[in-house]
Amino acid sequence: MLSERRLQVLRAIVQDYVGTEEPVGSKALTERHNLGVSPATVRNDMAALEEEGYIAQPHTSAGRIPTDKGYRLFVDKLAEIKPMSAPERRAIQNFLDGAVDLDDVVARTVRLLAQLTRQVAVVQYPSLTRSTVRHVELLSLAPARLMLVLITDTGRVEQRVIDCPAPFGETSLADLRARLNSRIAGRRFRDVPQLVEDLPESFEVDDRGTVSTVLSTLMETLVEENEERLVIGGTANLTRFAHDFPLTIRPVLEALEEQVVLLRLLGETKSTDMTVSIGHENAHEGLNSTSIVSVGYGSGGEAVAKLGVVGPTRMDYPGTMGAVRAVARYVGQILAES
Amino acid sequence: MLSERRLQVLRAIVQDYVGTEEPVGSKALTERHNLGVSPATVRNDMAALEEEGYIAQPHTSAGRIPTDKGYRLFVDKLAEIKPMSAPERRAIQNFLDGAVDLDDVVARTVRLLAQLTRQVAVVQYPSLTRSTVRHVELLSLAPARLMLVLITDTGRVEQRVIDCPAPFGETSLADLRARLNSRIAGRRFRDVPQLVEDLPESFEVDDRGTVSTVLSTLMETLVEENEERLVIGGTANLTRFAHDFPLTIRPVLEALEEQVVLLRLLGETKSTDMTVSIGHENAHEGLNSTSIVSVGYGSGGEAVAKLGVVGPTRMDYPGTMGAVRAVARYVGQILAES
DNA sequence: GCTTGGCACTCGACGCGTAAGAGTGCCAGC
DNA sequence: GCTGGCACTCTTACGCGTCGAGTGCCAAGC
Repeated sequence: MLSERRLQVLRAIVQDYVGTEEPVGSKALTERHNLGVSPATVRNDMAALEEEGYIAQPHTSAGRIPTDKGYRLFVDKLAEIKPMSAPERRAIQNFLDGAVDLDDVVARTVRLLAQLTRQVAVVQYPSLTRSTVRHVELLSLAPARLMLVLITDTGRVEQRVIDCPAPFGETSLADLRARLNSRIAGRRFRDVPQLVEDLPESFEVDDRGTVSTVLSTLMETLVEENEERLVIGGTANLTRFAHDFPLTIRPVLEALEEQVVLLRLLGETKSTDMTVSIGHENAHEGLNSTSIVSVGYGSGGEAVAKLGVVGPTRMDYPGTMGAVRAVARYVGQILAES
Repeated sequence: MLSERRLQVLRAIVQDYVGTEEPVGSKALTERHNLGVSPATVRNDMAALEEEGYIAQPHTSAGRIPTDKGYRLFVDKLAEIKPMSAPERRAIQNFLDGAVDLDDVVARTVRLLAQLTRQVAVVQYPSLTRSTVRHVELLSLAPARLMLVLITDTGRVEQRVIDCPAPFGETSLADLRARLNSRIAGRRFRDVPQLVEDLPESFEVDDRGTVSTVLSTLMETLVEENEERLVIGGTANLTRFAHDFPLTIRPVLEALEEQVVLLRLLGETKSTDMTVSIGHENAHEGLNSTSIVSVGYGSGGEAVAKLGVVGPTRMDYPGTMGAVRAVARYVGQILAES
């Protein structure tokens, strides 16, 4: 177990390193934080911290920098989430209140997060499986061609064109539309399959093929994978810390374009808790020198999707966590209102 | 006027510089291209080309590199668009054929363009004003709350929630829906305003307020500005040429996130012609060392939106132009089919 | 008059050795 | 257990000489 002072030394190292982006030495530490001890003592503590793997030196005679393990301890035990100031909160609310539709909410959120944290922001569209159906609309495009439109409680709209196995009359169409809505409107997506299971049977034999096709298209639309779109912003912020990582920026950009990778990272926990994933804790190799701060957000108490930021492991964790939490809360409010 | 050989020298300089990314000297030129003259002669030609502003040297005693003016001449007079090979064309078609909806088409297009050109790809969503209405749907969410869904011939769907000034009955709703569709289905967006101008008058006094609100929301939805969304991909390719421009990558990323800027750049010409904008020809300062190759695409003969790539001025123009043109053609086909 | 070979010159890239400086580890004393 | 002192290590910066690519110019040749 580390003594209280050694933890303070670790905290000071993290804070200074995040601020200066340079390895921090014992002398500088005692000057900038009044630890009440001399540099020599701090050196002893540093040696112990290094022994335990919390800090490391880039080369023999340089200052120390925190390791992933060091950041982990800092985040878990030493840091407190920094709340947003009142003006900041007002700015967030004002900015998000101007949104006109879901796309706009997401677009604004991503901009906001990127600006507040000065890092790369990632926002996942509200997931369908945890949402409810507001309405299903069926339109006839041609005798054997339909369009299915699905509207969710979060304001999202999905549409699919369906080629029917046989022509489908207007009366049958109206019938199907009405029955479908009466069964699933207001219900959760995940409950839909069993609610419509027996629907084809109640139609004329000629129409059953089309009804089945419509239903299976509907199911496909519900499948999470297709729906978990992401929006990314603030990639220009990557260049802020690229001067010592001119080579690191590429894998990060590549990873950011691999939506699958990001989704897995965001989706690891399904709760609303804030998650911080540091350096090598990220499964994806390209993100080994970045940290991801993410949190669930949603219109009720329940999370429907995640948002977060991707930045260097050397980031301002308290500030970033505060910004991410605040944005998630306000987005949740906006979604609940609309 | 420049002699034929001098133009050949310029062409050779552009080709070599694009290939090697290094200033090209007179000796190397005569070795790699059989110009039939000695290095000394080439030097004279180079001096003339430099005098005219087509090439420049980074410092005394280095090879020459093309200037923006040099690239301009190359693109206008010396280069021929390089057609895609048959296997490449097949690959493009296969890749795009797998798309399930408009979002998917756009997403795939952007990936494809980025891969083919190894540069940053930009694809604009089909613009509404040049599209036609396939269907308008009105749904009742609550007694005084409607949802308007607009479906375009390119498969795009837009929705808006409308708060009505007064409750609106189901019969009135069905009436409005039917009349609206009979008037504007199949018509161009730009013609819609005058087609529905007198619609409120034909409704009961109590309902007119709501009808007007619905119509004005519909108009808003048609306004181009809201609709010109862009999708960007392949930003990781920026790092390929960042080694000598570690400082240039940031303004480019910033410009790419400023959709307004990009839209203006793409939108300068409204035709289907291929446009190449080189270096300082770009109004936006951050893009002064990049070139933009763009072209209109659309489901018939008419362009409904643009797509293109952003890369260093030192790019393979013939190849890039070939890829952009080919992709635009195939996307147009896909849109026409669906 | 255009082309060519020769030649002196310029200037960045590279390698190397030195000096400076920051920071450490260890030890003896309090 | 803390502190000051000291020798040691290693990186970084700087200066300097060399090397080589490439140029511009000039006089000679076709």
